[in-house]
Amino acid sequence: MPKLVDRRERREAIAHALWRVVDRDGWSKATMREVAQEAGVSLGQLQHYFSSRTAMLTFAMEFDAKATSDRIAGSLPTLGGQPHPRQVLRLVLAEMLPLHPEARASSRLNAAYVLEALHDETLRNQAGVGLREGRSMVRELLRQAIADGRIDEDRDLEIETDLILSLTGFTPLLELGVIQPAAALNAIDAHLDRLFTG
Amino acid sequence: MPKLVDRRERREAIAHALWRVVDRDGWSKATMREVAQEAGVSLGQLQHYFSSRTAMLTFAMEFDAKATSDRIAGSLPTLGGQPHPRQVLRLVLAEMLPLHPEARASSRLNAAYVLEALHDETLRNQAGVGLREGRSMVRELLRQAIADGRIDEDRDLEIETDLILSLTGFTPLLELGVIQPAAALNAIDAHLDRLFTG
DNA sequence: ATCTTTACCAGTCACCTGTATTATGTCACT
DNA sequence: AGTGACATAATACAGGTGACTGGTAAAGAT
Repeated sequence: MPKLVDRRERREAIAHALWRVVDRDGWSKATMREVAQEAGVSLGQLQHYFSSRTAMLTFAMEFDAKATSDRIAGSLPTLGGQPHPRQVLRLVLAEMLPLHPEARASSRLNAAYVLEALHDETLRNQAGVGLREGRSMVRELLRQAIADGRIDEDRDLEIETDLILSLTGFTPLLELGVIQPAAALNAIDAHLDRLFTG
Repeated sequence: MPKLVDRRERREAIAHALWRVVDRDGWSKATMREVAQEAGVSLGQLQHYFSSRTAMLTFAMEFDAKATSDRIAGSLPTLGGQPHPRQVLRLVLAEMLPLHPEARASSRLNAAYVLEALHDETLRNQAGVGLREGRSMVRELLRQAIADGRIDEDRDLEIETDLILSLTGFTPLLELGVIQPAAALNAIDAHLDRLFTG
């Protein structure tokens, strides 16, 4: 065979190209040919690594989820050794909102994916699992903070979890320029200030 | 000419068909042919009323915006003569979240439209204006409530406005079944309870 | 040296898209 | 009666889509 190639690496390069196309031109422009061109490969080569468009999209979403969690994990050390959960939540939210180029691309990819998932059983389950995992993490963080007395213990865990997640609702406002990034962060800070005691 | 026809009525019937197709099958399936079939008209007839796909989409969005505000206006009397702004906000939010079939269809149409608008200057402006109007209404409601002493006067008007709007972030959680409608309403109530005094 | 597997590519297929064109009614008005 | 604006339909067109084909080349295994 030819110079044996790292399939995983190739696939990730293509997924990254898809990520760029969706960010720049939108989900509907993310065709096999367009992605192939963006990745600098031929259509045939792309099809060699992804047997169908759905397979490519599925892989790209996993790749994107990993990239986002890596970004968060990479920024966590910024907060020091034993970071306050308030700062952790602020960081997570800042990475989920379109506040900088990489987060924006992830946000757009996710939004398009969710929309597509609404009318496709398989995708819906996959997207649902991802969101559920995210919610569980936030919930666990809040549960611990309550146990540690950093949040008033008569706050309802489920409700507070959901309210944190709802802050991602700033996305369309930010994308359309209705509010500025600073305003979103101010609102997030205000909410977190009221949530945590002291 | 033939039986002279109410053009506005025809266009609204088509817009309503588009609305149904997007709700059921997704934005990408909302092609001219599909919408025509759903509306029970021929492709040629659809083209007679909308000279281009963009024109159809633009009209459909205006139609949808009006339908949503009509729904809200229609439910307002439920709250009695001088409704508490807390109840008004609750009602508005309930109509913007996918909590019942009509609101769900509107929500899906809006989401798809925003996504499309990100990469189209004209649409982006149009969508931005709509969102800005919505924000202004919420802001005015809160401003009045502060003036009336129903909200603590040291709350920041802009921040509270944005936090209310962010509650629409429940949409993807609801659509993918991560949370139940009751949970979303509980969270909304908790937020509003803390916002309003007494 | 031959075989088998992997990598890649140009071309083709059937299908679907928005739009444009053409034809044929239908009715009001002069 | 006929003329002209409107309503509706059927069809054609050019472009783009995902998927598939056969073929060529490279390199490890036998």
